[in-house]
Amino acid sequence: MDVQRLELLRELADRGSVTAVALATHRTPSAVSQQLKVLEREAGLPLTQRQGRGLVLTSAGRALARSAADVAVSLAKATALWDEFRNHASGEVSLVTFPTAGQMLLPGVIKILGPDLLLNCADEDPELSDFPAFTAEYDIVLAHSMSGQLSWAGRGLTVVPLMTEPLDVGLPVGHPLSDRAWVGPRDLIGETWIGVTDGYPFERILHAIEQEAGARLSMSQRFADLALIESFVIAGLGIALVPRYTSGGGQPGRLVLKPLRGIESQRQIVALMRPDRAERLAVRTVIQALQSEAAKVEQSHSTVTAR
Amino acid sequence: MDVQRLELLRELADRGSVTAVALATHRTPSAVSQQLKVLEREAGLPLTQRQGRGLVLTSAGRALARSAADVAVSLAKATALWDEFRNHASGEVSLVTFPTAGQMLLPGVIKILGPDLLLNCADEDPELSDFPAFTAEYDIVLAHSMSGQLSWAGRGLTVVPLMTEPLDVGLPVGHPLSDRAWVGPRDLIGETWIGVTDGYPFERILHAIEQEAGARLSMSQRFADLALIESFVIAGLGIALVPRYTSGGGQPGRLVLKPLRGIESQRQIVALMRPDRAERLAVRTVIQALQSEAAKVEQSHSTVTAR
DNA sequence: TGCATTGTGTAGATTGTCTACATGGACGTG
DNA sequence: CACGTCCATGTAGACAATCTACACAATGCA
Repeated sequence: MDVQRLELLRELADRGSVTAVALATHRTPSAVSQQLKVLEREAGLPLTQRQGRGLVLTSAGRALARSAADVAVSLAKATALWDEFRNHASGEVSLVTFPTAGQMLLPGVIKILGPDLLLNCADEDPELSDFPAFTAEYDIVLAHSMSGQLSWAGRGLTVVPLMTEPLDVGLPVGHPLSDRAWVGPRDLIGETWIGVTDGYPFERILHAIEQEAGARLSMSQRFADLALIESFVIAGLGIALVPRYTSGGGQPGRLVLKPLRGIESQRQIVALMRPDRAERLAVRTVIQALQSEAAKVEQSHSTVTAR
Repeated sequence: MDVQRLELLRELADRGSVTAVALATHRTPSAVSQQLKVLEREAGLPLTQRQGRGLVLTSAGRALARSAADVAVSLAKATALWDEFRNHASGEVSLVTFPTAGQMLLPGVIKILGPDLLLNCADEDPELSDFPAFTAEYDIVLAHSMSGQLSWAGRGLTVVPLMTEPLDVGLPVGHPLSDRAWVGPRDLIGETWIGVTDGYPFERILHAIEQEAGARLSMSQRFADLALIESFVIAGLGIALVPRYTSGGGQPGRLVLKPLRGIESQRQIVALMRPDRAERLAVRTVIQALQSEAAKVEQSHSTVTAR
């Protein structure tokens, strides 16, 4: 019945513990517990269940939480509407990004938005690409996935595609392959590779190369940080798969990029949001800025390669 | 921001005055006024405007009220969901009907529903067919309209069609036309008519008859109550247009019905609801009962005429 | 000019929600 | 196996929000 309480249930579904909900909503755990108790009494059936020292939702609880999300969406639409009437996007917007996307998009976005809209950015290196979990904490989550791989569909999150970035093969200057216009899977066998940490999405493409070429790649190192990988490549210690638009930032001209043919080699960069937050006017404004900046980046590179 | 306040604004849009809202929500007008004031302060722009001694919404106010309706709908969906979990349609349902529909459908509906679901019925003779106004007061409004005439579309109301009832020409026993299988517009010229009160929907069909036959009908009396009209017809004082399924209730066999050909002569019987109320499980249950009872009535008459 | 009606202020009561603190169970560890 | 930690949940009181009761101003109607 009461929206505040429903919202609390929804937060519990998202965050998994009463204390986390309390922390997120600036309340004491006791207050949260009491409100959930009231909700349960009103509902007339158990919504939560103790499990160990924690608390999990019953199936009824999950169902209610899901419809609570719908309520939150329509409520956010209402406040967005009146923000539009005032021409004033209220509140601040928080955003997490993985490093390369931030480096590529955020400076331009901040310039587009101007000083009126406060955008709080953070970067986070998602070890196991658990991007969706961040949507509880941040309004917008910049995430990347391989094309066709919808790893975060069906969780009830809003997904806005921003751009697709090709993944090229990065070579040191003077490498035997560096005078080629492009390279294929078979060209890459026998090379020493600088790989990414296990579980990173690039790995799928490396596997695809092995599959296509019918041989294993020799992986000398595994790093998570892209700048580190590049410095190894530049130093001649191996070659690596690198995103086209964000490579060679530190030492321009010392890293050679070659398109990879014969394999779908690109990543999707998307914005992930909880649906209610996606309705906020301020959030929508930031998303629009992200989209136009992404288009700008894609365009500027396509004209470069067209030369 | 606050749902309660939004709901108040929505009620104001529906009912048009603070006192009416106060009455409907079991509050004092002062409380309503204060809450609206708070909402306006939060919104940052005027939502209402004085007009005479009353209050009207500004365009911003209307827009907010409309999105408040969406919030109410999703909230109603949530409570309906948990009603389904408990298998218990909560609350009572109120219903208004015009007399003939009530006589035709309600006894059967009450039987279908059984004693668990409280259905509060009332009848109301809608002088100028202002059915939509009743949706503020009642959960379900049974209304009728001529076919094709969507007099209550676009007001944001939920409309559920229940049945279409043919309108026949009612004759006294022994009338010259009473041995015909059907009658056409031209047969009806020169007869004395018992008409309906001005503004009633049947009137359109009488006009259509005049148009088709190219002559005016002589209208000796004008009544609102159908039973009264019928008694006049039976007494041989004239003929009249009467709904097929609900005629001759009082004096069976003394009223002869003839289908009217050459003119679309039927009325739609529909249920009107505010969209949020339409979501309630209890309301949906009643609607289903109405639909099945309406189908039953239609079916039983079609087999009779097939004999 | 009364008189009813409409919306709105003010003061105080009432209700509901939150915090602070204490309790009890579940888990891991020395 | 006792110990500390973590988590959810009770209890009592503080606090905030909302409502009622009443008074008042403005408008429209007889």
